[in-house]
Amino acid sequence: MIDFDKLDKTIHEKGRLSIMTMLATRTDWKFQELKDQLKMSDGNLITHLRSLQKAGYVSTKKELKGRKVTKYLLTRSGKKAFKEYLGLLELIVTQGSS
Amino acid sequence: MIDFDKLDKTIHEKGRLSIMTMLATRTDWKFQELKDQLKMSDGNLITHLRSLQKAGYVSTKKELKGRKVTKYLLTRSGKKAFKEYLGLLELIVTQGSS
DNA sequence: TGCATTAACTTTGTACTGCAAAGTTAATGC
DNA sequence: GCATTAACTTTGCAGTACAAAGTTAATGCA
Repeated sequence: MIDFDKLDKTIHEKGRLSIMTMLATRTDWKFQELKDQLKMSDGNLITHLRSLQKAGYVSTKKELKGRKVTKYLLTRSGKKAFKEYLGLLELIVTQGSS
Repeated sequence: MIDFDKLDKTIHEKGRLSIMTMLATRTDWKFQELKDQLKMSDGNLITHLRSLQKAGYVSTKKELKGRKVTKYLLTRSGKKAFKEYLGLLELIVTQGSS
């Protein structure tokens, strides 16, 4: 039996799951890019990003030159947590379609 | 880009996801069995089962003889919805680990 | 120099939902 | 008749997603 308690609640939410999935595909994403792709209000987006930062999964990189721009990226522990989360998803997929 | 809007909210919740996964592995489960396996309070369990029934994903089968026992099982549309949900999970796993 | 614009926030309010605990109902077995 | 058990219902709380509106600071242009 799969241990559903291990399912990371911070990641397992539609909004944050979509953010994590995007961050996993590229080294970094600008706030505006995330907003455009995910079609979230900026209030909602930043709140999710904050939760992920608070969990230590996401960090930021500010550009000093040019327009004010914030880039978001996965931390090492964010990558690890996401990998574990995906491991559980795989189990569910395997179990569920057997 | 994965369409996260398609992610079925009724299924994508820890409690109900665990129920659906269990129901997918066997033809039916008794209320007590689900409760024991998932370690939920019965109030919580029944609420999730009600949501799943309301969505048309789960139906019940009562035993007429012997002690009062209710069995829960996936409906055809429940199976279909779960299959689609798992399809999306697979996409996430593939995309996320690339 | 000043003004409009834009990015990246913060704050506020609402509506929903997971969850536990306690109470209810009906049937069984002693 | 009484205790026990399954399967609920009800209630209440706390947490959270989300939108909308307001804030701040920096840029680019007139």
